[in-house]
This record gives sequence, C-alpha cells and structure tokens, in this order.
Amino acid sequence: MASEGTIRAIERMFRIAEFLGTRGPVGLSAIASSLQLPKSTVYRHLRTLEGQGYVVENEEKYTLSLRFLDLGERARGQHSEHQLAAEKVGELADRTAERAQFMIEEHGRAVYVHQQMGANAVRADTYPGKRVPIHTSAAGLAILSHYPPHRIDAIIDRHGLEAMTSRSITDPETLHDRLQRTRERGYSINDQGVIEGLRAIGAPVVGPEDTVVGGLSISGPINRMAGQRLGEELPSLLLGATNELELNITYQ
Amino acid sequence: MASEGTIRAIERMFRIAEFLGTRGPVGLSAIASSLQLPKSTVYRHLRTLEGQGYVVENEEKYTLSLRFLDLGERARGQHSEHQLAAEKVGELADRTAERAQFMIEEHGRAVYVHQQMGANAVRADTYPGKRVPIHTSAAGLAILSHYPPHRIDAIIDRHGLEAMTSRSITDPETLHDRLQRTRERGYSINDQGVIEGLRAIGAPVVGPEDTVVGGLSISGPINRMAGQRLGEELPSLLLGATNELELNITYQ
DNA sequence: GAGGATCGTTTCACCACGCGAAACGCTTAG
DNA sequence: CTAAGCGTTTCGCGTGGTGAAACGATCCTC
Repeated sequence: MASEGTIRAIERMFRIAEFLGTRGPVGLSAIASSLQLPKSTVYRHLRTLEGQGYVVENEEKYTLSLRFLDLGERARGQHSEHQLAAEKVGELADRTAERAQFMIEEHGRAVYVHQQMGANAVRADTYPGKRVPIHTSAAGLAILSHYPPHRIDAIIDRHGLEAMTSRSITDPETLHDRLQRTRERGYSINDQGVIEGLRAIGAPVVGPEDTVVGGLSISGPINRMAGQRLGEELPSLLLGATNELELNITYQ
Repeated sequence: MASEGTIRAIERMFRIAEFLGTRGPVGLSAIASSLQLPKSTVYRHLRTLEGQGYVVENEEKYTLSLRFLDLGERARGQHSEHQLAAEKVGELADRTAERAQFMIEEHGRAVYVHQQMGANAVRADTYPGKRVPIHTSAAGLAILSHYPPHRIDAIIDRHGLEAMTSRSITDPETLHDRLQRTRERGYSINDQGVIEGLRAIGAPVVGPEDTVVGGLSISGPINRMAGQRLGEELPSLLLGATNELELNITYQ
C-alpha cells in the first residue's frame, strides 16, 4: 500500500477520513480499533483534521465536514467540459425520462460527474464522485473504446476485471470484442453488467485533438431499454446530445 | 496557524489541496513558489496525494481528483436531515420560483448543503460546501437565533463580523438586535447583507431536544422580495416547509 | 457506593520519517 | 550553444510523528 517516498501520516489521515465517510459519526476508540492504530495516533490525526476544519466533533463523535464537499465541488467545477456536460445530462434525462449521466475516467476507474433522474428513472445508489470499475458502466466502456490498446491493458493490469453480476465482462478477450463493437456501432451497451435488470447505452465525448473527455450514458430497465427504442430512438438522442456537447466544448 | 500537537505534514497537504482547488490545473513549481515551500517537499506531497487517488496528474499539471467529491457527498449524505431538507428546498424553489437553500453551521460558519434554483431565480456563485460568514446569510441568522448567547459570542470571537457589503451587520449589538427580532418574527431577513440588491428570508430547522439542525432560506431580488409577498406570502411558505421538515425529521 | 470497564486525553522517550538544500537530466527559449 | 526553466532524485540532518503507558472522567454492574 505505502509506496516509496510517500508520506505515511497523510496516508493514515485518508484512511481515517475514508473510514469516517463509510461509517457515520463514530468515536475515537472505534476508529482506532477498526484501523488497528494506536489511540494516541488517531487522536492526533483527528485533532489535526478538526483544526483544519475537515472534521466536525459532536458529543465525542467525529464526522466528516462539508469542507470535503467544498474541495470536491471545486474539483468538479474546474473543467469547463463538466459544466457543459451537466446541461446535456439534463436534456437527456428530460427527453428520455430515464436516468442520464456524465462520467470521466480517473486512475483507471469510471467516476460519476453529473447525473439526473428523468420522470420514470429507476433509482440507484449513485452520486457524484462515486467510482465504479470502468468496464461495468456504459459510459466507461464508451471512454475505453477511444483509448489506445496499451492504455486499456494498463487499466486491466491495475484493476483487473471485477465482476458485479453474472453478466459482467470478466476477461480481456470479451472486453476488447465489446469495445470493437462499440467503435463500429458508435455507442456502447452495458447489459445488466452492474445491476440485474438494468441496461444502459453510452457514447464517448471527444474533445480537441481526439482526446476523450468523458462519456454520456442513459440507463433504464430492460423492458423499456429494448426493441426499436434501444436500437434507434435512444442512440439517436444520445449521439445527438454528444455531438452538441463536443461542439460546445470545442467552440466554447 | 499550526496549533499544538497537530501534524504539520497534514496541514501542509491541505494547503496544497486548497491551492489546487482555487487555481486550476497547475504545475509543481507554481505550487511551491506560491506556498513558499521547497519543491522537493511539494513533490513528495503530490506523489502521496496522487498515490492515494486524491490528485490527478495530466501533462505535468496537477488537479484535484473527484475523490474529494466522493468524501464530500458521503459527508452530506450521512445526516438524514440533509436528505429530507433537499426535498423541501426543491418544493420551495418550485413554488416561489426563487432560489431556495438549506444551510448548516460548521465551525462557526454557514455552509450550503442544498440549493435549488426556481424558474426566476437570480444566479449566484454558491454551491454545496461553500462557506460564508454566518451573519451574512438569512439561514445563518436563523440558526444563530436559536443558539444560546455564549455560543453566539464564541462565534463572534472566533470569526469577527466581517462586512461583505455596506449593509452587512458589523457589530455585536446590532447582531443581537436582529436575532431578537428574528425570534419575535419567527424568521430572519437578510437585506442585501451579502450582495447588493439581494434579499433573503430564513427559518431555523429545529430537531428533537430543541437542537438546531440547520436553516432553510429563500433568496431573491429586492423588487420581488417586497410588500405583501415579503411580509406574508413567502414567510408562510417558508415556515410551512420548515414545519413539515421538522416533523419529517422527528418522526422519520 | 465500591469496583471495574471504557471512554477520551496527556505524557514522554525514541528513532523513523519528513524535510530541504543541492545536484541532476531534460526540454524549451533566445 | 547557452541559459533558464521544468520535474525528479539524492542524501544527511534533526525534528516531528509515533505508540506504549499512565491518567482522570464517566458510565455501568453488582
């Protein structure tokens, strides 16, 4: 875990912060025993986090502060593509009445940047900042389909091909096949690879110099994501929005 | 800045992260010279952040990763009140066509938790996680109005009463007067205290055991936030939503 | 109400670890 | 061809992060 020449205190701090993020408000001893760290060490870290305003203490329970949200929103707002993508996600959600999202790749994983629920959208436990294995999302597949092979293989080497359902892609062969079909078709299909009964289509958003800035996608239940709607209507809306977005990015 | 018994490396790390949050993608030397830190130190910190996935490097420029958004969203989602408040913010924005928000107090400052633009809402550079001096927002004043005096004074001692416009509250006397009027009236009014031409009304959201969980508020231009609408219509909507929210929180 | 368990806090001595000056290789500009 | 800038790497110093242990407060249990 700890690479060479990196700062251990900071790595520990993030372990503590991530632990606070998964388990709600929690006390010092619980953190120390869960992370197998001495109480005094955790105490010093929490005092530091609290002093910097990144942790809130309430009745001897510690919680993450919304300062992390501040940093996160700044991270999201820094790329102008992301803001332009938000509009298109809204349009897609409105016109299809499904759930639409814009994702990017970071460190080999797919990250939700924007998402919007349409009128009939199926709920999901996704939120901005959430990261999923890149090969299990339609937007992620779309992004990969525009990457050079060595970059795809590097991601596979780093993260493997974790299965989330029985329909997930699990070996490099089929992944490359799917990516090839995605390139031919112009858009990707994720058929129940992340949640049973859920299907999604995605398209890569290509910026200047053929760099992929992210992927747009539409998700819905398999009964509505089928037939002519899946084959023509939705791809047409998706590719139309993607094209407009690419133009907005290039000529902003 | 550096208190006693806290970890310097972590404080430096946040200085670097916050710097990346304000200035977009930036190189190593720019960070080092701006923060007056040795290049090798900044380099080690960036390597650590990158290794933990909290910073993304692209063509020798460093950017905050959306992992901060992940942590931030987790922080926001951890309190069930916040999720319940989101609905009410939506209702208020829809019904008033203005901008509505829910804020909480953290470390003596007011923090945006949820905000939604109504159809006629005036734009503002606010976003979830943004922090403002608590006495310059209607929701913040509403929260303060339910705090015991010693807690209010502690906040004044810590942060002072910074002015943002000529109409801002700047001395403790008038602040306490305004809070007294807020208590009598049942809602607070922020008259151009943060932006000229903008007026807002806010109400405290009180949970079990008389603890204040946050504040709801509605903001709009002074020409629409006036007369009978300001005196009756909007307060009635605001207090109605607040009351419903309080019930939802107590009997969830 | 005494005893025990558990909590957060504080102390303190050790030495790993974070630090920073300097050197290095590389690219770009003039 | 030189010079200035960049990110990277090295390395010895000394301090700052560490963790075992003790401490006092609080909360149960009997």
